[in-house]
Amino acid sequence: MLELAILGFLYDAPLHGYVLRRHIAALTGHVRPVAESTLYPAIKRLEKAGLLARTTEPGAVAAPRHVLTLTEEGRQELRRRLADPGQREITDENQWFTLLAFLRHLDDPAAQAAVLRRRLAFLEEPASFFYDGDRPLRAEELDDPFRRGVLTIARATSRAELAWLRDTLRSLEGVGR
Amino acid sequence: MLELAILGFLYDAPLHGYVLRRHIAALTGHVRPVAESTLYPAIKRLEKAGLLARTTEPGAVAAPRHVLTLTEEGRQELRRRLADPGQREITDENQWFTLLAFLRHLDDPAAQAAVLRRRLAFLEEPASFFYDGDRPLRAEELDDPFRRGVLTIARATSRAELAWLRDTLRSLEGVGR
DNA sequence: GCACAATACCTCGATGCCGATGTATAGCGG
DNA sequence: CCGCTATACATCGGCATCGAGGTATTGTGC
Repeated sequence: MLELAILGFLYDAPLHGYVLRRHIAALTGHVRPVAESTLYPAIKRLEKAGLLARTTEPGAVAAPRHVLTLTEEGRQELRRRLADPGQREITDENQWFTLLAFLRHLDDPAAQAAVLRRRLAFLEEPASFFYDGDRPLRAEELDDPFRRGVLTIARATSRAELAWLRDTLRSLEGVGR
Repeated sequence: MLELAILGFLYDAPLHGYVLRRHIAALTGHVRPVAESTLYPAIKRLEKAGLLARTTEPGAVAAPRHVLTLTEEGRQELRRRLADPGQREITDENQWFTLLAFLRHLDDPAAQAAVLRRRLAFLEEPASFFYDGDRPLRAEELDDPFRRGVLTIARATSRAELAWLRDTLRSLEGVGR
């Protein structure tokens, strides 16, 4: 998820670590902050893997900056990760949102639609958080107001997302003709 | 989050690892599956910390079962974690839902309300996923249909949760008088 | 003139999680 | 009677993440 965000932001323009950090904080920081000590090693990993290159520049106000640029392999890798995400990226809303934030970088509408369809399939399978044996429980069947809240909120999210997915899929398919 | 779920499920009744695993899979597994190799060490951690005790029983159909029971410290610890959650448990929907699933175990309505109010405060602070400098961007201002989706879905979730929070807080306060 | 915040990057140890793999038993279909 | 699945628990190496701490410079408030 973090690596996806790094690749995604750098796809648009070279950035140095500190700015990248602020971009990532804006994207996911309110929900799941990323520590500095996670970001810098992640950058190193991607550099070591040949996905990005760094050039040192004198710092504008402080220490010298390391400007990070995606290599061609890095650009390919982002497109690969967007087109063929792991199941966790599909099911976990946090990761899914990160993926959505960069899905436009996949320039084939059919490939974008394929990814959205995977999320659609996931949302369409019946699943609850609470069960009576194997039977998923509905909000109305729960006494516990907090568990009822979980289901109420999840249902609202699901409804909104399904509507958006179907809408967006329609317009993506419209592009292909 | 995993430890919270273990404590939460065992608070109601002693369970052995395998059943606990299925409970956890039902609760969060569709979004974020928990590996066996994560669960068993987690149980050991909690046992070592004196939060739960195990007694061996002959297996119903297979290997002997380890029935897990919360100790008094374990019960206290759950209540402590519910009453005073970390910021991540408040902000990350996955963790928040896990917390909500067991919040009823906190039997003081005022303490429950205090936790809900923390989530309320978090949801009320203006935050977006995308910014123009420091200004949060609204869905309507985005060209990218995928980013627009993120904001649309997040807004729907937020709306539903705010309504539920205010409702539930009202009825929790009603109890106190 | 001095503390402090912001910029800018880094290391280190601890820890939690994962995938792969192992061990054993019971039941079922072919 | 053989393989498969489900039950039931466990270990191990690898790795991502975190918090704490470190280094250095520039601008701001008092």
